[in-house]
Amino acid sequence: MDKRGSDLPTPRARIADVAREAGVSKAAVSFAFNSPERLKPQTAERIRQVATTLGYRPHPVARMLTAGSTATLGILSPNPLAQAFANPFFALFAEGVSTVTEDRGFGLLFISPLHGSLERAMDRAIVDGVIVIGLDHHHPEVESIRRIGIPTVLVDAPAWPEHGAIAVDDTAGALAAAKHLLELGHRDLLVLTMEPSESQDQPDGDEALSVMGRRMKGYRLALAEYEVTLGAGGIRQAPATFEGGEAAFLRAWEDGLRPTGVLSMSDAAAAGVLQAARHLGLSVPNDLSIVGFDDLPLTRFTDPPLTTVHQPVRRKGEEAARMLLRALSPGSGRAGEHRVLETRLVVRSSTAPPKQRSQEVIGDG
Amino acid sequence: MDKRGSDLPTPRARIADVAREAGVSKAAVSFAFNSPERLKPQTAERIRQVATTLGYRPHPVARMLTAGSTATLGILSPNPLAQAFANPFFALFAEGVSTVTEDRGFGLLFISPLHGSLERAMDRAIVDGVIVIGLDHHHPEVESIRRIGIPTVLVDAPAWPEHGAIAVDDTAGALAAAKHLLELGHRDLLVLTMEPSESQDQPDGDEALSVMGRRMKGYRLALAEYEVTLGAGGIRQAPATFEGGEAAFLRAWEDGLRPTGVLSMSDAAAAGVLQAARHLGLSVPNDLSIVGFDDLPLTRFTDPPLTTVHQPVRRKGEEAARMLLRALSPGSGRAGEHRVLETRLVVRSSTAPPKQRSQEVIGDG
DNA sequence: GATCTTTGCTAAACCGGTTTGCTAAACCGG
DNA sequence: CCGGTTTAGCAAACCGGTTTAGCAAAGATC
Repeated sequence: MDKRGSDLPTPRARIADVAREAGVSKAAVSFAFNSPERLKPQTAERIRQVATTLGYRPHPVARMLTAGSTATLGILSPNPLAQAFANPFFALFAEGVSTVTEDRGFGLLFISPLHGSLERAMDRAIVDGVIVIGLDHHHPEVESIRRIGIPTVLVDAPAWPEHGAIAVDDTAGALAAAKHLLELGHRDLLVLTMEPSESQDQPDGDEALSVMGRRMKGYRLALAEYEVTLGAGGIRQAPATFEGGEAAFLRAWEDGLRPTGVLSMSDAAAAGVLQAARHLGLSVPNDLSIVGFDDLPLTRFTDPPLTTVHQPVRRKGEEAARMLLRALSPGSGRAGEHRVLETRLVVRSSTAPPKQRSQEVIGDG
Repeated sequence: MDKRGSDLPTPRARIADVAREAGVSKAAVSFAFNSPERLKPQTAERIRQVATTLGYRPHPVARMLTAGSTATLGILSPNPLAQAFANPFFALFAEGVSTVTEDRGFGLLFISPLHGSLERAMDRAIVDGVIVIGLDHHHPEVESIRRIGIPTVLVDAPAWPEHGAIAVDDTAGALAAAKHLLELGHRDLLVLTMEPSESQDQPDGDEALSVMGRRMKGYRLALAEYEVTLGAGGIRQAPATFEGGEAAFLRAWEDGLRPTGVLSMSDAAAAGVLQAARHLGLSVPNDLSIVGFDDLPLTRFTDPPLTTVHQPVRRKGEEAARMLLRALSPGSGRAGEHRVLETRLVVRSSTAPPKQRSQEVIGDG
């Protein structure tokens, strides 16, 4: 079999083909599409005719090369996309971003590490600007992103002066969540953090710089106010997924912990805890209270509906996109904008005062 | 104020700059990165040195122009992205796709109509191939997509000979769902379809060609077998979102319908019905049985856990991506592959035999 | 009817890289 | 010291468009 040219779909028509076929120059063809007024209407029409016949569509890459702009925004996730999409938070955020990109005629490219390297991924990415989400300051790739030299908006990340940034008041939200449990009378709490902890050893190091750090700070402030301390093992790491939360709580239970309240830094993990509780025969909120974080739509459907900290996820996406587009448009307000959106506690049915603890006894393993 | 050059971030270094600075030709710079063996090691090193100093990164668009490939796959949705992301199904599917694109070093671009035109969006899209999802045959843009002349894999859509396609056995799944309710004894059923109905008037027109058509066929087969008919208004349209399902069921209720069982074509809408039922004080499954479709992760967290038809959504995404990549790689198996994945009923707790109906009476409006 | 302007289109440069063909210098054996 | 092979690097063509500068013919002006 003849290897080449045989089964190639149809060697895409180029502008030169149209020009030849129509008996005009390449420039004329370009004009026919982009500035028809420079051509006799009749000529323009004929050229377009030929173009359609040949199925000609201007090569977008070539066009971009001269245009200098790509009309595409990137969403950069330092985690594999599959992992990112596993947390409904991400889709909700993307929903917000896409609302405005779509409206402005921009495409949306999802960028994640290529063979482990975010830098390499960025080098291949065809975008005018990028929204960075989920990047903690301790991430090794931070610097390379920073130096890419492309307009950037950071979400929930430490602000860099040269880039825009948008975040929510994590600490206030976490504070409200913890206070809520404490006010209800809970004293034995379990905290579920997200992701590979930045802070195995020094949990308080540079709090302000990571989402986890800021939320933990809120929890701690409340605990301090009520003079409550977290027992050993009272802080557990749970990936922000259903499975993550479920597994983390089960493990804590196996380790003998018997908290009456759980503070989860994500709704996804909180939903997992709900599942784990059902598994263990615990009634929520009678035996166990749970507070999540994010206020995802699914919190209204869980059993029971989840008490959680609301943050305007969708709006965060919208604002990030708008901010980035603003930074891209030449004249207008420069980069470096910073915004912090509010959070607030939403009390549903997964929290209640702790039961009179019948006994301190444990251990039926 | 000087208009140009004043506040431009930093005019990105081009290959010519590096060449000049290093005292070599553009070709040498290119070689230093792409085929260093053609240069004296020492020279290559020096060039790379200069490049780093200048912060040079080869312009991805220019590179693509010559390379001829973009290393990017597109996911095409005929609906606005915001709407697509509102159904967790979409994120799950994307999760599957991204697993393989990421592994193969491909980027992922989400394409949706630009100012209402899918064709225009496709014209701007920089991709090697595209996965089309959610496109029903009745969609006006079908033909333009078809003619784009770019490798394509169709998901859940009518198969075109020249393109790959992947689907699931919708009819069998729907059949099993309906049979389940009928076997439990239900006779008053409500069907929730998705999206703007293709078939307001002729619901059976070209069943095989759309997801809705195929699922409806399954429902009908079961109904026919049990000689049950759907009452007037027994088919309701509900967008595949939480709100969509909730609103649709409430409306049906207001219209005086009192089904004992609901067949929903999406889990998202089914979850909404759960919510509506709670609102109306109906106990699920005692007063109302519900069967969804998709088997999304959230079905395990709803109250009660949802009986639904499982389809391998994530795998569908993976297979679609793999199929597309296969069609892209030159030598190997050509386009036109077709696959159908299986579905199966998963019984959880949202279905039970109907209560002895106290009265046939209705209408408390 | 000669000059000026406008109209309609083309040739060539350009965007920023990659790749091919070629040459000059260094190296080699005899 | 000469012809043949390698090595190292350059100039130019190319990818597929857009855009600028400019030319020839037609129309306007007097």
